[in-house]
Amino acid sequence: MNRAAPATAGRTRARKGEGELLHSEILDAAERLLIETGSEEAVSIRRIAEAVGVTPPSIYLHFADKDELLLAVCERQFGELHRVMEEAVEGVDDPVEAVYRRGKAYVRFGLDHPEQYRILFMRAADHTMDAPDEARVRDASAFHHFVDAVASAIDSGALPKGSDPVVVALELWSVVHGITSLLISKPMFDWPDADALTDHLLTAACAGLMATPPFSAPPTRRRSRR
Amino acid sequence: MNRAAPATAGRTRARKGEGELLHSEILDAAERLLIETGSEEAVSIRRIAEAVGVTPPSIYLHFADKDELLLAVCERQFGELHRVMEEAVEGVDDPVEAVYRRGKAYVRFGLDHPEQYRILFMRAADHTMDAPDEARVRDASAFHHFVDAVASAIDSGALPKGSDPVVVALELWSVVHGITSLLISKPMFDWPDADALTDHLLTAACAGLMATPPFSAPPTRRRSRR
DNA sequence: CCGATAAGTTAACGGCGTTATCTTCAGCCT
DNA sequence: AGGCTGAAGATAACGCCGTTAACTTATCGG
Repeated sequence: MNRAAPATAGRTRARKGEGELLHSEILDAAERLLIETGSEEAVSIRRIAEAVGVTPPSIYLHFADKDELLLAVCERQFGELHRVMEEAVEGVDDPVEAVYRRGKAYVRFGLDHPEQYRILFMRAADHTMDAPDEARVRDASAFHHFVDAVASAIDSGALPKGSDPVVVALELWSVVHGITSLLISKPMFDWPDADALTDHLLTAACAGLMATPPFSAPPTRRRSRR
Repeated sequence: MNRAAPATAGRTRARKGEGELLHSEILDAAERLLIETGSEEAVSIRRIAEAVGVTPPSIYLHFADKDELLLAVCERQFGELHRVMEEAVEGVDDPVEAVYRRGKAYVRFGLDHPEQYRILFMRAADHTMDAPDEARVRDASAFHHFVDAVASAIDSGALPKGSDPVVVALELWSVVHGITSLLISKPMFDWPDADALTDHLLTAACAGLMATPPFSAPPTRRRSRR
């Protein structure tokens, strides 16, 4: 509200020491707009610029385009999701309980920040594909933590010994992601309590995996995708 | 390509008998654009109008706005999904096998039509909330079929007797939806074969549900959402 | 002191969804 | 037959969007 006042022309800020300041200010504004409006479309470059107190083209001095900006917001949210999940397992020794807690924290995060969750996990593949590898690494790293947790659970005997932790992690992730995603996008049904539902499903999933021969990819072609 | 030529002004078609013709032509074009470009943003009113050979405002004689148009496309896709699922269980007597087939058909549909799937299941709640009830009814009806299938499986003893078919259906739906959604939006990981994965997960889920006491909502408040 | 560079600015382009207004014709009523 | 009505188009325009080009100015290294 204060900047961009001079009207004469040229600059207002950046006494050269500020450097990357605007960069994070833009991210803040974008994130705030996203949360306040709850809609990705409402987060426009022009609105963000206005919120920061700067003209739209200035944004492009810090981000290549809108996609990169939103991706950067995603990264932040990803960090936050990672944080709440780690926080949820703090001081928890039982590896199975840890997996449960992670799952519930994940679902809760999704329900608390639906729009961010949508951006994180419901975006077109293209957007994440040709983006800088950072995003993928970030994803992979968060996922890796979960794989570790699953591996511990396997070691503890709560999940079948012979199974591939990566596959099991993918499957459990599918389960939590499925609930989260449906709860977010289909509030029309009379969903039971999310936490209890997650608990029940994870319990069932773990029990089911125990009672089922470990997954092995069929001999013919892996990666069928199209 | 042929219409809109007269340049003089006024009309070109609609000799009064054609009535709802343009309506479905628009839907066809929208659907085609969606499939060809594989991106919701690329499907603009103006492009659709051009494809049909008509000016943009004409679209609004048949649809209130772009959302309603896309929703109508969704309805069609929903019908298609419903069709492939029914087709998948044709002649299948074993209720458990029927549930599996439905699940696999669902996942395959999602992978074959990712953009449509995204619109169907990854849209904001708002869009489906204030839309005409049709969409919800349609959703509910497709879901109802699945609930019936689950109920049969419960009757057959493949799923625990005391359990609520609706809850079980929701849970199984979560599972398939989770895989589908992750496979679509996170192709970065080395996913195993989708069909085999679905099979394994559904098997595990059913086995798990059998080995777990049926879900019962906690006594305190149902519908926690936020 | 003087260029170079960084970080803003203004102006503009093309595309979008949408609306207001006008035109033309098919079909009905008399 | 002749005129009215309403449906189904067209044209022109508004305001928003992402993005780019060209300009301006302050800061700093030499």
